[in-house]
Amino acid sequence: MTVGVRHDDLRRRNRAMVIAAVRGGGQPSRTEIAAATGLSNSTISTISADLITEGVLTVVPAIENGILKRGRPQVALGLHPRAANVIAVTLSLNSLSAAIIDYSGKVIVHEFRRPSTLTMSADELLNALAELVQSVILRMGQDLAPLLRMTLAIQGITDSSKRALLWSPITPHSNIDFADFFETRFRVPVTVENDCNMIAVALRARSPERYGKNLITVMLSDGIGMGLIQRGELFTGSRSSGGEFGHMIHIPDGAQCRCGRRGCVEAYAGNYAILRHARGECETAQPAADIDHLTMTEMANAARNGEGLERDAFKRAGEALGFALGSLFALFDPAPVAFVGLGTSAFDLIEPSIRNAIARTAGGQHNAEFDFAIQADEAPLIREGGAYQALTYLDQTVFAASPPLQVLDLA
Amino acid sequence: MTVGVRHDDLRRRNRAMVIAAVRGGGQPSRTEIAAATGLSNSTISTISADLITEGVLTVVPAIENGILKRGRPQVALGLHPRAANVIAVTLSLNSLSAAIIDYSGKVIVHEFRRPSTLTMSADELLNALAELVQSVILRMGQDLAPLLRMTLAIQGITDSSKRALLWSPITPHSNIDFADFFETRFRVPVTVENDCNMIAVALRARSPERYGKNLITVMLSDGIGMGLIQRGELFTGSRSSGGEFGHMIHIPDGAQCRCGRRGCVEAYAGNYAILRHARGECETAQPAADIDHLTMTEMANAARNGEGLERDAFKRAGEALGFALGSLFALFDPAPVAFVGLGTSAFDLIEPSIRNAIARTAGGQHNAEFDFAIQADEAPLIREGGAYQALTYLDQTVFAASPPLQVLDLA
DNA sequence: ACCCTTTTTTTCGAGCTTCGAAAAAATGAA
DNA sequence: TTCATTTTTTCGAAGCTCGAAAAAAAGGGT
Repeated sequence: MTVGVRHDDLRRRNRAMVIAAVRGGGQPSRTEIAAATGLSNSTISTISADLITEGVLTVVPAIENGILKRGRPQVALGLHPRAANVIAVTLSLNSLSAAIIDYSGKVIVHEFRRPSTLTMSADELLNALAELVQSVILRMGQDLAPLLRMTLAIQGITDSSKRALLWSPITPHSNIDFADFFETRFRVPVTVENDCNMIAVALRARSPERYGKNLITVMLSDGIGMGLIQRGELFTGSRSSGGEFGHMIHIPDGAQCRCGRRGCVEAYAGNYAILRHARGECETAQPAADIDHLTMTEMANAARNGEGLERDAFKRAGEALGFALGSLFALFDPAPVAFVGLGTSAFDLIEPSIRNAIARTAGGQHNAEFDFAIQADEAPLIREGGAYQALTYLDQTVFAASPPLQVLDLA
Repeated sequence: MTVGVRHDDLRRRNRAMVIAAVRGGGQPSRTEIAAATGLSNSTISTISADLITEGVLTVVPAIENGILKRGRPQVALGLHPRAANVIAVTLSLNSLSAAIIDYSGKVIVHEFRRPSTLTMSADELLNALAELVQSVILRMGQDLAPLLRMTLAIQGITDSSKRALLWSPITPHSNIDFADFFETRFRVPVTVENDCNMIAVALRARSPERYGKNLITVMLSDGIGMGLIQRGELFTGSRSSGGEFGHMIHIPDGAQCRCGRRGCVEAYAGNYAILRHARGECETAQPAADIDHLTMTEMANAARNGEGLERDAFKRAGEALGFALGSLFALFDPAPVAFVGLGTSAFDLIEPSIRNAIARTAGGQHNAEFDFAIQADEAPLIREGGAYQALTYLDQTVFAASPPLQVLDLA
């Protein structure tokens, strides 16, 4: 049972809507916010006056807009950059990064390291991250904005409370409670997010008109990750981060997957699977670990130049992705798909068989052409999505809540 | 952008919450409603007084409850049966039924027909339904409650606006705009719902503690249907009724499916697929239509008594269901599954291979034992779900809205 | 310069709504 | 019959949003 709407919730919700309208971009005027939210001008006026007083929003100085209309000019409102800072940490194979982002979304400090994540102990990994975070915090210096939230975007499966990493291909260790560690260390609320989910969040924020309602992001790499936006909401499983697209079954009892099971999509479309087939190895052969990008590039070039096993390997990868997407579309209805990750450098090789496979499924029946997008460099998207997740959380909770009345200091 | 919460929305939402608390069952007192909704006693008192005056709720006479406590006794509130009637129509292969249900959910009139739906024209089908509906309306007679809503629960795919049937196995005709037809004929708002979705709605209403958050219903019949409840909400696709579980791909380019494609789950687990394999036919053989239950029962008995092709056919059906459920679980996380329909009479034959297949998938990794339930007779569930859908729609829209002030007649 | 027009923003009182406290109601226990 | 207990209603206070009117801030025209 949802809880009833109390009177003070009303204000909180409407404040949240105003903040969301401003974060939505375009530095809207009060009138535009009123139109976007459906609230009256007078309400928006009251709320925005409060938010400006509290330092959440700020009046943006009039830019040199060529269009000079008659009448009182609109006053553009923006997010106050000093309202808060958040820290977005990303953790991928042999790559750590941390960035401090202000309330308006601008990156203030950004650093990264390239340690060998696979060979580190869990403690070493935690300490390396802590050192990196410490470093960016120091470089942030005496920024007057308080650090209010932190997200860790990780390639792997998180628990549903978004506090721990359950499993990840970047480290042999499992069940690492990152949130606990960082919260005690840095005294900041932390959530652990799946990297593909953050990419989906970032793409939705970038192109709400295209991806605002539905979006599937598919990460092509050693493993196959997925992020899913349905009806405007990030879809996560009820017990974990969900969306384990790479481990949907493509061929029952088929090729050996890294996860120990057989026939997963990843066992056909992951880098190691493509390599294994191209080299003519048995499909039950143990997957190779950590394939460098050069090998994949060479294989892609070989596939482009000849008819051999290489070309077939990419074709099979596309089929696995296509049939799985087709099954997904049968459940969710077709949605735009954004492919991300280094694996997209060979997208020309797999796209035809993806489309061909989808067309042979129920989900692909009605659409001649699907909306595919390519984004090779996923790192900025992951950071952006992590920051956005942290910032909108602040919007909806911390800043949407009316602050307690300030006691006037009359001394 | 969601629309802002206006002041009058507040009342509407809280009225909806009170009605929902009462429909939730248990004939709660005002105090219990306050506890369930989180609203104050005084608010509940005001709202429930209004709703009683309007004839939406009613005071339930004290039942002989043995527990006599000290203090003023609680007054139980219930839904006023005469607040409205709804009509729940169900449409399955060779079977039409219509029932009039009062606002409290009690069936008042119920009739059914057994025409041959496959050989009827679309007009004949519409007219047969109209005659049936007319008949129950006549039998309802001068019931003082107004008929405010109608649902058609149909085996098949509906459009996302829930007005038309896009495709169904029970009729060769497609794109039938049922809602339009019935709305002009009977002057009642109509929605067209998928039968499996209605089963899910009914089971959730019956066992909220078990199925309130997540539930998958799988209909075993000629085709394989699915209804999905995720986070308490009925899941439907964004363009259609969605959840075309039966047409997820089990084996790429595999057995011939009724839908014209190949390798769908249904092409292994549907009745025709089981029969085809048991008879040793080629799996690309054209599916047989409309297999009677006796044939399936005989085949199930043959499978129970021998090791032949029959047993293998059921085993393969279970594998298709299990792998597909495993893929589903990889996306959604494991959820309780309720199998419904006549096909469940052979559930003892397919269950082991379902469990075995799930255990070989990513979704089945963490759960040794899944929560399976069996419900052979789906017809009452479909009716119940359809009625519930109509009634809760009325709750949330018609009755939650504050009525215009009555002008007092002082003549 | 000056006034008019146009558009945006703020102000102000009215009307709802919810809430807490107190009162009223209804019953069992003594 | 009176007291204790629990539920329900009543009533005033406080908060929120809204519409209308006023104020503010520009350009346009003479």
